[in-house]
Amino acid sequence: MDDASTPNRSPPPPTIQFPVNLNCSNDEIPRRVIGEMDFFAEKNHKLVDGHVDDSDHANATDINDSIDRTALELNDNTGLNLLTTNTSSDQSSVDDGISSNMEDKRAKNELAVLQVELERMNTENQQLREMLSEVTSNYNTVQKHLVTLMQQQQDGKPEKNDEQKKSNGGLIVPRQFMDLGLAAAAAAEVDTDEPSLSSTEGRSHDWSGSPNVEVASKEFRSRKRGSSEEGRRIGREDTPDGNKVPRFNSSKTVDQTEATMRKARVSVRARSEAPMITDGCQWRKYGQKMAKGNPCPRAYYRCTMAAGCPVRKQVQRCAEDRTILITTYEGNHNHPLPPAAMAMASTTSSAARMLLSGSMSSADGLMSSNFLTRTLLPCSSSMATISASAPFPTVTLDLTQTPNPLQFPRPEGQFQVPFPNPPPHNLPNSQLSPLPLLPQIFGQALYNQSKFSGLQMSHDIEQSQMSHQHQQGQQKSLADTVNAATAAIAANPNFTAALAAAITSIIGSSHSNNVTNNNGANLTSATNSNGNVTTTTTTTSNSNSNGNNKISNSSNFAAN
DNA sequence: CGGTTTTGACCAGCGC
DNA sequence: GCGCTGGTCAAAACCG
Repeated sequence: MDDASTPNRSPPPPTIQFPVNLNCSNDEIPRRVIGEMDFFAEKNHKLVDGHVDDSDHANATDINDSIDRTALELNDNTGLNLLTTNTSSDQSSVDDGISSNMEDKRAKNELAVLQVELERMNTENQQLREMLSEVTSNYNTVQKHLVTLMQQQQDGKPEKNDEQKKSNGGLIVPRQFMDLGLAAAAAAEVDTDEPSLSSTEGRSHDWSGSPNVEVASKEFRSRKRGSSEEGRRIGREDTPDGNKVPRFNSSKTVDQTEATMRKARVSVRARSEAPMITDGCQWRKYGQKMAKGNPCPRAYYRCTMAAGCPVRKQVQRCAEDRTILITTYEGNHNHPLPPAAMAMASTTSSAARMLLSGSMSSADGLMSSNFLTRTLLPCSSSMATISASAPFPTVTLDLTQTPNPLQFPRPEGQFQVPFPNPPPHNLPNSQLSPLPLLPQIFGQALYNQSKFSGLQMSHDIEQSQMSHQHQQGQQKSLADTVNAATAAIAANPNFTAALAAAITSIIGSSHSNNVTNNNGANLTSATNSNGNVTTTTTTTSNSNSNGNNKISNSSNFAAN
């Protein structure tokens, strides 16, 4: 029995826990968290040199810069001010004529310390307010831009459905793909509790590519077996509940959506000693098989967070390197997800959607792996690949080769990808968790790459005469691309932990009265014996629990 | 007791 | 047609 099949029996990996304390009343915790982590040693050097980036971009690097800067400055202030204020306190005590007994002195020292603390907090608060206002400003800019684009879209894009159908010889399947993508997008928005922009019509950019309809239809047809299985499964599991996520499509199309989206898979390769990647969802194992060519058994899980949730995943260790855990996700959740599960769910749904809607770019049935590579990971040449030659179209996010996210080029432009997430101050309480902010934070860092890919792909758009809906799907796929990239990067526990700590401090300062829903999750990063970053996390509520065998975990993917 | 895991059986598609 | 394979089912065992 391999550890892939016995998720709770392996010894827990060495972990470093980073408690997410969103309560700013105790500002010791977030600051200490930052101080303890050595992820940004280089940055500290940079800061010591006096260079602080005051870019307007609220990307991750900036936030970390600011946080580090804050921590650094505050530490400095602490030392200096203690002496100064202590002196003044001593003077006042002498002036009062009160004896210099130690307790009194100590009390006044504490008072002075508290005053310094207060001053520090004010300073920090001011900085965080500035950061928040920047984020808000950027969001408003994006919103305006979006409205402009929508108006432009509504002004002059004729319906091209019929034309497209003709050009495809009456083949409807490609349209189904796009409809499916949209429906799935809606489902994904439910998944992540993201406020939806999809209700607005006409979002469109010509920066994303058209799917290769030939490939898509071939894929669709060639999966007859899968379709029948899906139909069987869907009929068995999903129909009775009726809690599918029909949006702007008929139920029939929604079924097709399910079938197609279920066929698109997202495989996550992560180096982990743990038996399973913790992604914030609850899973129930329903089977195990020995797969051909791999001595490690493959375990099958289905999501048990809601009855009838079609999401499944397969967990298997890599045959070549058993420290690598391959988790393959399939389907979209049909229920709200806890914050801890949002990132991975967003990753999988986005990647699957992207796979189905926009990333097919070659006619031979193989999709360009460079698309994802360029789009998701400009620092890595091999982190994301797409395979359509596999039994199912699969996006593989290889997290075993962890690039340093901080090396991401700082975006030069001001424009940001219009993420569906509103800025933090607009978030309802349930969404005031750090990770849903990540897309916004990473958005700019990733935007240039995404735009590059999108522009390249836009050539296909002109040629394929995309329909109105089609273009919506494409644009969404772009945002999804970034979302997927975001989650993929967020899967780096070191970075996630650091970033979450930073964001937590921000949110804690700005929304200390509102933030209540961090699920008590602790961010946990782990490093294996090779020093490789793993995606292993533990949960504070059910850490390594065989308990009732609920595979419930807070993930460092989610980091919230 | 309820939920999960285990594990052999079953089913369907595919290739020869 | 047969065997292989992937995927799922479901009864029994297990666990807290």
